[in-house]
Amino acid sequence: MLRTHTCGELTAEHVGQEVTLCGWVDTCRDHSGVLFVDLRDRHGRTQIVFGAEGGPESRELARSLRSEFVLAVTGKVAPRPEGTVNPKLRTGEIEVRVTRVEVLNPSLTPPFQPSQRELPGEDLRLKYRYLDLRRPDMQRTLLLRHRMIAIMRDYFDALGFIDVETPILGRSTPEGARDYLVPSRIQQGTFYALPQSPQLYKQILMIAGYDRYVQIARCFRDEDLRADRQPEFTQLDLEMAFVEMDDVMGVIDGLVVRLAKEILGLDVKLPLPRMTYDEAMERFGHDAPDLRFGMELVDLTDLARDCEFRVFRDAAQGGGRVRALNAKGAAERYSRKGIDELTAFVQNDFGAKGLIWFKVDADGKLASPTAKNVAPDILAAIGRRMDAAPGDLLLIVADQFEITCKALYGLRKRLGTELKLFDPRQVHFSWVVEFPMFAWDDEENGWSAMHHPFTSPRKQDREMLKTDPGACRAQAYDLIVNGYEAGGGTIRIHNQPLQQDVFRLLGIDDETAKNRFGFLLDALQYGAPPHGGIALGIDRLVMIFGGLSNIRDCIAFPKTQRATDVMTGAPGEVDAKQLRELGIQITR
RNA sequence: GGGGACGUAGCUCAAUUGGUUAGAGUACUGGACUGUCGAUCCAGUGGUUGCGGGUUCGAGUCCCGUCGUCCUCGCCA
Repeated sequence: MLRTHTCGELTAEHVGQEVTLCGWVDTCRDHSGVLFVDLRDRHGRTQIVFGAEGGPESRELARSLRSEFVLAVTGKVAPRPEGTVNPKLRTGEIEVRVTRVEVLNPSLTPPFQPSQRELPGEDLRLKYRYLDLRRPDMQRTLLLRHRMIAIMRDYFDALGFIDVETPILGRSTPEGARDYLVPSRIQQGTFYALPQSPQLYKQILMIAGYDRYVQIARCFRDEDLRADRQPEFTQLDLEMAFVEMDDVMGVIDGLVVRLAKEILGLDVKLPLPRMTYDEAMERFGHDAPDLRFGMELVDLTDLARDCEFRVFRDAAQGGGRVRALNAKGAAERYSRKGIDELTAFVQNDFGAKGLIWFKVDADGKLASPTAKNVAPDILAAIGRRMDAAPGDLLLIVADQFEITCKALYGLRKRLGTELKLFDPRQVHFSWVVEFPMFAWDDEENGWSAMHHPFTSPRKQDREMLKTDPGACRAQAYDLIVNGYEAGGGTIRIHNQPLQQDVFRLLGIDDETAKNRFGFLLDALQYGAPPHGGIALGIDRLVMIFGGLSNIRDCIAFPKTQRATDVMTGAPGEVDAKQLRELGIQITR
C-alpha cells in the first residue's frame, strides 16, 4: 500500500504517529510561510501542513500543487494549535505536518471542481463523470446503494434464496416494452434481445426445483426516458415455489422493514397499508398513489347527472364521470392566472376537456364564473360532499373515467408538491393488489396483459376468463413508495392449459405461442410447482432512500434522455467490417 | 412522435426587455501574506452569446431552422 491511513480516519488518538496519506488536492491555502492543503479521498478530508518540518524544497513543491493533483504525503500527525480546530471536519482536531511529499500524478485544470458549491450542468457532469463521482454527494449515494444491495443479499441468503445468473443474450418476446436487439453473427439475420426482465428464466428455475431464487438483475427496455426511468436498470428479482401472494409480500415486508431500519433508522409498522387497484383508482386516480398526503378524489357524478350545467350533465349521462379534489386553503394561492395554468396542464398533458373550479368564500358558498350555471342546492351538495370550508379551492374534471383519473392524479401530484402537503424526507410504503388481468387495447382492438402474460388470475375469477376478461383480477401486487412503483410481482400460471387460454385471449395464436414460448408451455407440463415472485426497482429505491428526485444521480454511469452516454459516446457508429460480418446494411 | 424550459468567460449566473466597448462571483495566471479551512488582499488573462440563416440603421435579446441538456404527454407486458 502506498498509504498507511485514509483521509477520513485520523483523529486525536493518532497524534504523534508518522503516517502516509494518498489523495487528491481539494483546496490550497498559501500563507507564504505556511501552506495548507486539504487532501481528499472518498473517506474524507485531512488538512496537511507544509511548514518548517519539510524544509524549503517541499514548500517549493507545495506551491506548485494545483486542484486534483494526486499526492502521497508523509508526516507526523499533530494536534492543531489552540483555536484552529475545525469542528466541521471529522479529522478537524489534527493535521499532518508534511516531511515528504510526492506528486503521484498532476492534473489538468478541471472543468469544474468536485468541491465547488454550484453544481455544474448535468451534461458537463456526465461528460466528466470521474470528476463528478469524486463529489461527496455522489460518493454518499453510491455508498448508500452498496449498503442497500448488501442488505438485500444478506437478507435473502439468510432466508435460503439462491442467487442464479440468467442470460443477457435472450430471445425477443412479443408484447411488453421495445427490445434492445443484438445481431447474431453466426446466424445472420437473427437477433438476440437483451432481457426486459429475467421473467421466464426464473419461472424455469422454479420448475427446475430451485424453490427460492434471487438475483440482482440488469434489465433493458428501449422506451423513452424519464426522471425515474433509464433504458438499462437494475432489479432485485426473486421467485419462490409453493407460495401464495401473502408469502411473497411477506418476504418483501421483512426486507422493507430491515432496509428502513438500517438505512433510514425508521420503524416501519407491519402490515403495510394495502388497497386494491380499483380502490386506488377511485381514491387517487392512479395505481401508484402517493400516500404521504390526503387530498383524495371525490366522486360527484350522481350530483352532476341531473344538473342543468351541461358540462356536468353530459359527462355524467354520457358514461363519463365528474370527479373532484379539494385543495384545502389553496384559494388564495391560485389566482385566476394560476388556475388557467392548471387548466392548460390538464388539457395539454392529459387530454381533459377542461377544468371547473370553485373557490369557497367566507360564507362557505362556492364561487366562480361557473357558479351561476349550477343550481344552488347542487352547489351546496357539492360543497358538503367535498367538505368545503372557506378558503378552499375545489377542482373538478368532467370527462371519461380514464381522463378524470389522469387529470386529477396529475393535479393531486402537482398540488401536493406546490402546496407542500408532505414532508419530503418521509418514506411511505404500501401495497396495491388485485390488478385487472387485462386492459382493452384500442389500437390492437384486443386485450393486452396488464402485468405480463404469465400472471395467474384469482382462483375465483378463472371462469370469467371466457365470459368477462375485463372483470378478471390478477394475483398481482405492486410495492408503492412515495407515489413510485418500486416493484411489482404476481403469482404465475403453473398449468399449461390455463397458460394457453391466456395466450389465446391475448391474441397470441397457438403457433406463435409455440414459437415464442414453446419451451415454457413444454416445461409447464413436466411438473411445474405453483410459484410466484416479484421484482423491485433498485435504482428507484436508492433514489427514494437517498432523497433524490432523479434516477441518474444514483447510477454511476447513466444515460441521458436521448439514451446516450456523453462520456463514452455510446451509442456510436461501427466499422463497415463489423456490419459486413453481421450481414447488416444501414439504409438510412 | 407532441408540449414546455434552458443554452452568454473553464464553471455558476447577470445584461434595465432591440441600443455605445457583453458584466459579476468563482476558477485560472502572477504577486503579497506564518494558522488558514468557502482564507484574505492586489493585479491580470479569459467571449464565434450552442450552430446556421433571416428581420433591422443596430440582435445575447425578435423570427425560422438545427444541435444539445432537462421536465412532461404518448410509450414503459
